[in-house]
Amino acid sequence: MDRPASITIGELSRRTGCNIETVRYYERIGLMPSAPRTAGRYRLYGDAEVRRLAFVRRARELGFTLTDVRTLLTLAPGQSDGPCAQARALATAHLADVRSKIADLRAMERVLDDAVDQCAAGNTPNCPVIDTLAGRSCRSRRAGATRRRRG
Amino acid sequence: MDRPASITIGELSRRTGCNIETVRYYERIGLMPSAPRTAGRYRLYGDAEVRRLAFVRRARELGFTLTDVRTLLTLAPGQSDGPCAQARALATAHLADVRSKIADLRAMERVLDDAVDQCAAGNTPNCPVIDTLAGRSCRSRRAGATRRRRG
DNA sequence: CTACACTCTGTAGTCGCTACAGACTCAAGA
DNA sequence: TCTTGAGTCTGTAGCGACTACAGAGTGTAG
Repeated sequence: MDRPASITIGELSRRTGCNIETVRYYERIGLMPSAPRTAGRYRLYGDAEVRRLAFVRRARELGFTLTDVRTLLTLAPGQSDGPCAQARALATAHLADVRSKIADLRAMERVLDDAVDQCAAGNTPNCPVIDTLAGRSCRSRRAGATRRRRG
Repeated sequence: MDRPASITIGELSRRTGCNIETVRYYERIGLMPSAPRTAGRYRLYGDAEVRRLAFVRRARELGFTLTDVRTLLTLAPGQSDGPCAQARALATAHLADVRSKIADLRAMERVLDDAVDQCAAGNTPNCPVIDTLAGRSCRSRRAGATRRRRG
């Protein structure tokens, strides 16, 4: 099905959106196989490598670590029950991680938004942003605070 | 107001929640001043340093980069209008960054959640998690999809 | 034959810590 | 006074996931 390897690293990069330095990096750390070379030592790739790299890239876009990606790659070919359960476990753990990061960022967002709002209002003697960082912020915004909701 | 420097690095660490190695790191990169030493070369700190480090730590908890923190530190003492505007600008830019990260993570969350859900349902021939990564996922979940909402 | 884009290797830098190793210091108890 | 044990010192290397060169070689179209 696959034609012989004939895709240069630049073309591979274009097709997957993964930059050239990164492809070489992935080869160095063993995430991509060492590609066969031309007489002039240029790497050549086939469709299988394009698919593999695209897989890696999508996994990275979803935030999986390279360690996870390595595991996911071994689970990809066989589609029996064991691998599926393992893939699900990895994805579930990662999902929990993503959610925890979201929660952290939302907490930051709230504090920053409050500080910026108060700062913009300009009716405080000191800078509310600085005060927040200095730990002397009046963070009691609950009482009578009108929640702006836009978007 | 401040008593003479008499706080060890361990005590400073305890008071700020910032670990010792990190304090030394901050000194090395010039974020904290080089502390005066005892005869035996132990660092000694005063209340001002405790406050400064606490400031740094809170800024870091809010996700500011060390470069931002450096700037924020210069804005802290004076509380005139200029610095306040600058602090607000920094905080606003950072807030945008935080929001963009949240959006990215939410996109990841959606895709992962879908894949894990389908995988758990177990009525697909192939593993939905792997299929998602391989780019052959049936991501048309909008039609007739019931949005679970918990929490 | 030349010009120019492409690719090669190897190394070092990024960010914000964290983790040692191996030596030294300090305060309290025997 | 001596010892013990906790604390601290410096310096360097490692983490993850790339990214950015320098300086050399290669491939190809005009």
